[in-house]
Amino acid sequence: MNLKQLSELLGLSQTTVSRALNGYPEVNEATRERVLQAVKETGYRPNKAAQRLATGKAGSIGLVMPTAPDHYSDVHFGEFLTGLGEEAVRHDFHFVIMPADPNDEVGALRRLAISGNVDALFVAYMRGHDPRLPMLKSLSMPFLVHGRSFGSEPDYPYLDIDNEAAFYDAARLLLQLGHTRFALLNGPEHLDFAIRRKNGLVAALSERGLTVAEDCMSHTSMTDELGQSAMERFLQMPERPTAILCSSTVLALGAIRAVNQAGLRLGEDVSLIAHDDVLPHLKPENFSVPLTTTRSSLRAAGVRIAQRLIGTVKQDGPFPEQELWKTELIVRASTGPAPRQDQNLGGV
Amino acid sequence: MNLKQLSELLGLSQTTVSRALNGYPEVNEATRERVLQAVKETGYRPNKAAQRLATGKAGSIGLVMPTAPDHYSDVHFGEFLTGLGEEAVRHDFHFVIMPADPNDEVGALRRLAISGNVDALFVAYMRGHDPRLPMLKSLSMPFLVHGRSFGSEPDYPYLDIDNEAAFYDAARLLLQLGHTRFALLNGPEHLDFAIRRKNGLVAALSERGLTVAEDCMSHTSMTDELGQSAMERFLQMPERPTAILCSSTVLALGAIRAVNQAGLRLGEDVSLIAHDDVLPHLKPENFSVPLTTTRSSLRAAGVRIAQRLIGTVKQDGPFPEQELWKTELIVRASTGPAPRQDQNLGGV
DNA sequence: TCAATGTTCCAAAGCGCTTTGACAAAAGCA
DNA sequence: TGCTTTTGTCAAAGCGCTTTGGAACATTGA
Repeated sequence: MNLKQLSELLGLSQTTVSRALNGYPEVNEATRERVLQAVKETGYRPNKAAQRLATGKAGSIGLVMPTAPDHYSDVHFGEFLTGLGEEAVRHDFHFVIMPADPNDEVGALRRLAISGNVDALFVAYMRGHDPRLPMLKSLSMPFLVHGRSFGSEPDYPYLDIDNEAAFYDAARLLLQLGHTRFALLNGPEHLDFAIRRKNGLVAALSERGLTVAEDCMSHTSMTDELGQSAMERFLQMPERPTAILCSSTVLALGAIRAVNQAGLRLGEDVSLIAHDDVLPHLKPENFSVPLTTTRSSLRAAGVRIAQRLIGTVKQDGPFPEQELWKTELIVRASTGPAPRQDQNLGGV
Repeated sequence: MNLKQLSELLGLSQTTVSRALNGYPEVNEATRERVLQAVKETGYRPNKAAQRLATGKAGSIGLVMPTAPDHYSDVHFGEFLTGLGEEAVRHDFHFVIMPADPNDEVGALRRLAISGNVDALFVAYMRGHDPRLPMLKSLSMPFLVHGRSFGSEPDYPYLDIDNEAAFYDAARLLLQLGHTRFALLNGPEHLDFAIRRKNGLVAALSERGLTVAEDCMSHTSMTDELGQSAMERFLQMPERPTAILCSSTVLALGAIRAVNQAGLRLGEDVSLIAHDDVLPHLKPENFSVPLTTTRSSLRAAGVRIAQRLIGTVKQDGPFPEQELWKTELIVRASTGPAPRQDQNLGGV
């Protein structure tokens, strides 16, 4: 069934049917109803290729997927993608992926752009001075980055959360509670969000003349096992930290296991604040000791990014070029006053 | 630059240029050269949408990506995807992904099929009695599955490795070396490959009247941390196993850490055979004690699957409907004769 | 009543490619 | 030489949609 057949069936012209379908105003409501009804009955679906040829829009956004360990290989990316997908389905958009060696991300991105299969590009997992940025700017194709690239001129469209402020605020809270020995369970060192979160922590501490010891910062992929082993290391230190900042509830999950196994009490012997991406299977309020968190929904970010990208393609705009979302600092039971000095020094 | 302009530039008809480009025989070699040269100079690229409309082929294969923890979230999938991608790029094909809640994989697959954006579908991570199968068969769109679905009629196109034979053979080798106490570090229980590998092990053992204790089988995602913790559990058992079968070199990595930490020697106190997917960053020959493995390249499987899928779309066929690749059993130093009874029983 | 303004619909012209059917020119054959 | 094949090329007809530029009709205001 194609447009022509459908229009003949209805005794209308293709123009009218097309307009009825695409929500143009110059068609009688009654006529539109008839058309919609016929579509339902016949199961008509417009031919994508024809639509694309006629409009010049493919209805798709492209992304390159580095096929390496550590990359896109975690729950967080899945959660983000879910948001992206939700919104895309709503607008009948789709995603084109280009699997690529992480050493050739730039090339893959370029190939994706010139392939003619996508209307816009999406990139994530930004690093400092990210080389993809200059390339994207040289392309004449809309793009949007999730996150930012530390050290690059911020003249590109992005959506990010204020990671620095999040961890700055979290650290301030712990400082106010009297903590002085901090540790950081962070994501991979080269990633922008990890850089900024560390900076936030460092900035808050330096206002009090404090620092984080180098061996009190762990940079790993964000799995609970790695959170656990890093935390175990921290807890074995002679002057073990009492305040832990954690880049993900997933890391926190492992970290708390380590705390428990060491016979310590969360929120008393050790205070912990985790960043909460609002992963549905890992709610901070459901931890046995509910977690104090900096919160920002990853899925919501996915939805918003899809919105902006799709809007740009459809020229629904205008959208703000750059968005920096504030995180919420939500206090629960995992943070408490710093333990008295003499208690901290004890082992298990 | 489009075909019309290019052909005018060359003083040829669109027909001839099109044919020159698409490798049709009825065009003079000299003419073809001229055309190719002009393409190089002008940077002409055929419009995908137009090609698609004219041919009815989108040049794309679709896959749904469940956005849940544990799923597609490991190195193995990345490696496979790399192979798929390599071949796709070679044929100028692309992938369309549909991120989906794992509870709605079937729906997502259907939506992908009727979206009109793909020519063929690919599915992986098959489970027993997989509900996607009947749905795929009801569609009139080519598809190919990686793996099989235990318990389903094997009347669908697939490419799989003979997981059962692999672990059967591996177990036989260990039996011949005198081992009697086996353990299995397997992938997620519901996945087809895990089912079959377990069956292979069980079959080999039962020929000798042996079994694997329920608590000597671990079913987890395939990360090294989980391999380590499972192995630690095994090693603490009063009658600890001396023969370990391992579904991935990634799991083995952790398992061996546990062996070392227990002060045991791999290949002497404990023998281990892992399945080797030929992950480039994890070569069994580079382990401090080189690993005996059952080997089959995941990337090669990706390439082959892309070949078949693309070939089917282009009607290059015929391809075999079903392929079952044998794995290679490669003996290295991680396997040795079973230790004498009295030695096994000792602790660290 | 009549011109002016909406409202609702249509015919036809693309979008840029592939492919069919025809046709000269060149080559093979007797 | 005249005849059939083969070779190399072309014009034109789609593929199925969107969109432009009217046109017919109904409605309004004076």
